[in-house]
Amino acid sequence: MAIERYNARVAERKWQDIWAEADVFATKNEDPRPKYYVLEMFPYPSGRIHMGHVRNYTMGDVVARYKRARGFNVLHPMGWDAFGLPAENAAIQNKVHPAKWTYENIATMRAQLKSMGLSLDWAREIATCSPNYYKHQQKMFTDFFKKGLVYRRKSKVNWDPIDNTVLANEQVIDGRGWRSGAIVEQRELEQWNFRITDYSEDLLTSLDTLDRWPDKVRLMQRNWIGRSEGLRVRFEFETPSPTGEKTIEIFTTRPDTLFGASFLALSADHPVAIAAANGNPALGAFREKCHQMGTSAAALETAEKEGFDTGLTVKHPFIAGATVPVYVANFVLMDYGTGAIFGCPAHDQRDWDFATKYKLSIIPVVLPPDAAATTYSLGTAPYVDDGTIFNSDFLNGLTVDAAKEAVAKRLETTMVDVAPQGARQVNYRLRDWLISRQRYWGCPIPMIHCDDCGVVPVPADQLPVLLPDDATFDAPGNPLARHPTWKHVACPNCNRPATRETDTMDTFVDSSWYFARFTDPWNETDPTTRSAVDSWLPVNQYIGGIEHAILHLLYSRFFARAMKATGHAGLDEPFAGLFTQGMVVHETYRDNTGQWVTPADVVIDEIEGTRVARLKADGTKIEIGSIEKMSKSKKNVVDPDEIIANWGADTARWFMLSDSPPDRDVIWTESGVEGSHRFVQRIWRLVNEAAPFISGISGPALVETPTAAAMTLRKQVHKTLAAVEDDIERLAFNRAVARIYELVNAIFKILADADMASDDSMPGAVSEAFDVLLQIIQPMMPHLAEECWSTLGRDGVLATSAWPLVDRSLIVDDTLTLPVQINGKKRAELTVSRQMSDSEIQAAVLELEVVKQVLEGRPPKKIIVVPQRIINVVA
RNA sequence: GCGGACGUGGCGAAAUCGGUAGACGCAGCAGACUUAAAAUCUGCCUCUCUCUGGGAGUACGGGUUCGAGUCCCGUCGUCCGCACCA
Repeated sequence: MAIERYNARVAERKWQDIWAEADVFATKNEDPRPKYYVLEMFPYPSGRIHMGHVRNYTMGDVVARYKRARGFNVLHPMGWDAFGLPAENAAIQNKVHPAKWTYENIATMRAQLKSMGLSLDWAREIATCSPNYYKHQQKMFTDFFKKGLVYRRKSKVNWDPIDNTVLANEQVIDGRGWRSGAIVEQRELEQWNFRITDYSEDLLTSLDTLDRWPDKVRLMQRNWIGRSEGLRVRFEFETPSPTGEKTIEIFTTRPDTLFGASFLALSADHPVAIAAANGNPALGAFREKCHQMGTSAAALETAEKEGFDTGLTVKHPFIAGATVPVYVANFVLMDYGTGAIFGCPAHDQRDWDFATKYKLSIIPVVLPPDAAATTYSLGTAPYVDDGTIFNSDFLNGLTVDAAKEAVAKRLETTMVDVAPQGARQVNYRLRDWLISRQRYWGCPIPMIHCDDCGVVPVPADQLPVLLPDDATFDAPGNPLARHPTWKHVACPNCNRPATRETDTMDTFVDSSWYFARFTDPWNETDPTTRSAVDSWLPVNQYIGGIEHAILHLLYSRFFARAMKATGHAGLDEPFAGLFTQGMVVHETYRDNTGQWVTPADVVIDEIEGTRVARLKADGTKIEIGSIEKMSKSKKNVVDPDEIIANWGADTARWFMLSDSPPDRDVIWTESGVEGSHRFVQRIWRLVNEAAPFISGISGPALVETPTAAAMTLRKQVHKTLAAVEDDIERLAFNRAVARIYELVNAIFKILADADMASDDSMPGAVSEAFDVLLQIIQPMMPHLAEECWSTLGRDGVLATSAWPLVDRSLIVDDTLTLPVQINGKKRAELTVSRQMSDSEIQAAVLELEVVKQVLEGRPPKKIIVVPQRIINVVA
């Protein structure tokens, strides 16, 4: 009787309905079992899910289903990162309200995710654009404000003078606004900031505790925070000071090279530079030039180092009578250190470039280890490595480190104008987090500007500050700022007319605490419920893209600390385990006019070993290009909906887990999908073939003396089970997949070879094999597993059934086949019993024909027996 | 420029500790079944030689070791992050 092919479309819908009806993935906070929180980075509702989502959410779902089977109370929620610019762009282009656009996208994408059969607790779904979510965010903002974690400050922004709007760095292309094409200006605006730098040191040192994070991500964060230890040094003016201050303070990490100082360089925004420009039009013009310089990476890279001699001079701290000229330089940043540096051209590339250009002296003070002080001279480059200090008075002979210490000690105790001349300082590259956005579709910053009371937070009982529904998007600028009535409000303090803050928050704020909200999204009065948030967090396993390695993860770590400081949560680190998955990539195709062609329109043949692509429609030859990240611009995208409709969700899920290690990119190929689908059908066929023999049996139902064939199968089943457990625990899904293929191949062989009717130990063993197989594929291909489970007449749904137990006695073998090497090359194999001693094994090895031949009667120099592994005879 | 990761068949890869290199999948080749195709099944599938056997082989060149894909040094290449942070 022919077995009908597995109909994924029908079966998947059926099981999704059954799970939904029984509400099997709902999670209760009161459940007493041990908790496990698995979370994938929530999506931006762009319109449709893409293959990257399929991969990300498949991985998370495998973990969730596996942990559930292992007896954990699993929290596996989903939500929407729903504020952001694309919704506003859609409003401008298509005249559709951002809310309507966003919620329609959410509806589409929710249905797509449901078609994947993910084991999500949809009751906890949140959208960050919902007032139910952002009112809590506003509450926390005001709490942060009261704790001093929020402040306002003038900051430089990219300003588009045509659209009258602030642009994100990504919206500035070649120095011009992406929409208007206007040359972007740097403007100073009052902007809201989170004081993330309060936690610089903690965010840095706590990275060491995150041992279940990829080293790569931790390193990236470490570099981003950028701690450096140095010395602030005050140089006394020799010329009159333009500001009245008696000194200029610089920051350096190389105080050991002070004797090589040949200039000071100030930022264009340094107070001394500003003051000196008064009455010095040329310097004023130079400052102006510095301001016009773009902030983009490209602009910085090409910009040449330039300076302007202010004519001012300062005294060298150690060399009596020596003076140092003061420049303003375009490469010195005002917001790092003190906005001023000293230059030692002999030992720093940048200072070297500057000194060469302006013909300043270059005095070497660090001697390389193998150089002689009397003959040493620099070549055409600075010497930046370690060495011994010379040309430096009291530092001569010291190492670089010792000299740093000596300089610090001396300057700390030298008084200049009632303060020490030097002070040790730790600096961080990390800046405070600027969250102001002059946008409509974001969380309104809940502050009110009152002429009399200043900036006042909106009282808790007046939250949320709702976005107005009737904003207009047909003019440039911030819709909130130009709304006729929205911003006008009474001051909460004095009740006089005041105005609302019209900035909204960076959408990274929304995603910095959503994982906490999931723990009790039903709390109407507070952002979090302490009992829930403290027991669920930290997230046991967080899974997402490497592109969030720095910002999202760092901001979330900051938020956890800020929420702790304001009593909204009780822990520092939000994510105990982090996994960054690779991208989904695909070949690219182009027609003879150079236009990109989408994979769905292409057929591939192999002609004499060469792959040839043709247009499906008319057979036109298509050029096969490089493999790249799926992107709309290159059209190398595959639509998850089509894949699921054609092959089923299980096939797509299985493919995503196969072959490539999850942290690497996976190449999506049509033939690979076909292979995955073949496997789905193969399991279905096997189950149906075996069903008549085993459907009544539950468990191994062993006879007293099972046959060798039955025992071999049972051993393989339990070895596979143990290996798959291990693989899933370490998210090595590709290895688990390979083990499962092996098991299915073995079952296939047994069904073909064994005589089920006459070997009465076989039905039990085969039955057990299928039970285990279906349980271990359940996290990966849940619908197929359920359908097979029910075909075999098993009780209940697999989604809620317990993981099978490994029988440890079955995973150790009584006999082992060990490779035998002679002088490190494999020459034979030797089958020994597990109990055999080393000396017995050695004796057996010497009896082997090949070994005798090589030794020719002589005794071996050595025999190395590595237990359970290998034998090496050294002849 | 600085920092980091990686380099294994035609392709994706596997090889927890230094112990049989290439499991598993994809592609390909040959065959069976079929009127035929699809599906399915069987076998082959690193290179090479004087082929019932041997030799070489994990980017390249050295080293440590009884034994190296794995450890160390150097070279080349690819990818990623940061990029005037003093």
